[in-house]
Amino acid sequence: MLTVASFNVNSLRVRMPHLTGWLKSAAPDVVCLQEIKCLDEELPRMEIESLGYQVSAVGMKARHGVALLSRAKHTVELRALPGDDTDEQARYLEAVIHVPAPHDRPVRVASIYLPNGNPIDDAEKFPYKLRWMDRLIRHARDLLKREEIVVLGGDFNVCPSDEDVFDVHAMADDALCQVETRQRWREFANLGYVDALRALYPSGRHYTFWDYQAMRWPRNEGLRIDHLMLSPQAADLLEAVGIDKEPRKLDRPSDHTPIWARLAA
DNA sequence: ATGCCTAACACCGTTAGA
Repeated sequence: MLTVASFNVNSLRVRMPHLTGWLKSAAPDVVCLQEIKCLDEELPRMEIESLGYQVSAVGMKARHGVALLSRAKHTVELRALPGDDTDEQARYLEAVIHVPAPHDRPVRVASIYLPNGNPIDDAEKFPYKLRWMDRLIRHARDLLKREEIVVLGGDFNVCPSDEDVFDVHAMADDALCQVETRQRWREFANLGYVDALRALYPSGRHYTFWDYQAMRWPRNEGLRIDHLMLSPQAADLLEAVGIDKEPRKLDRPSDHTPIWARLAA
């Protein structure tokens, strides 16, 4: 049994109390973090390791940044999404988790922070998001050839369908909901990746993000943008999935909350 | 139509987030 989770912490240093409390209570085996917003050398490494996790990160100053935590040892395989050597934003980290015997099949996990892309009429931002998604599709296709247990987890900044949005009208011009964004999302999923949440909850409103503004959290006006995407070999093992709202209820929370999936690995 | 709220950086406001 292996629980893999993803949590956009919106600053790791600010959110360490939330993260450590949640690691103790939820006890995930593997965690993908996004928006750590710090350099690698600024990671609170000892504090995380003292809770029993190996930690790797691709950080940058002040913005973006992703990390991977695992109870079992892991080996970092990629520190950037292939396909554009000029892209310097810290948004991708891929590792192989060495799950111990008797479940000794390797588990490949990537922590993904897909570009937001707003505003959509900006000369750079939305095109950058779409190019990044095209690179993700190519790499995800290559990964499938390995026929491994793969979990691509993260803040994908995509609302796959209208049911993943609290107010379609309010989000009509948002990069997370555009036709071009959703078309690429389906192209990615249709390669053979299973959206873990929708595999077990095909309908219904299951948000992972609530804006700090406009009373979105108390009104439950959110978005489903954090996803765990499973290769066929991972999807075959899917036992349970959930969105843990507890960290969002705390003081000074992230605007996201963790999503997790349990695999019979 | 805009700001709402939060974090980081560096300034006491601006940029970015989604």
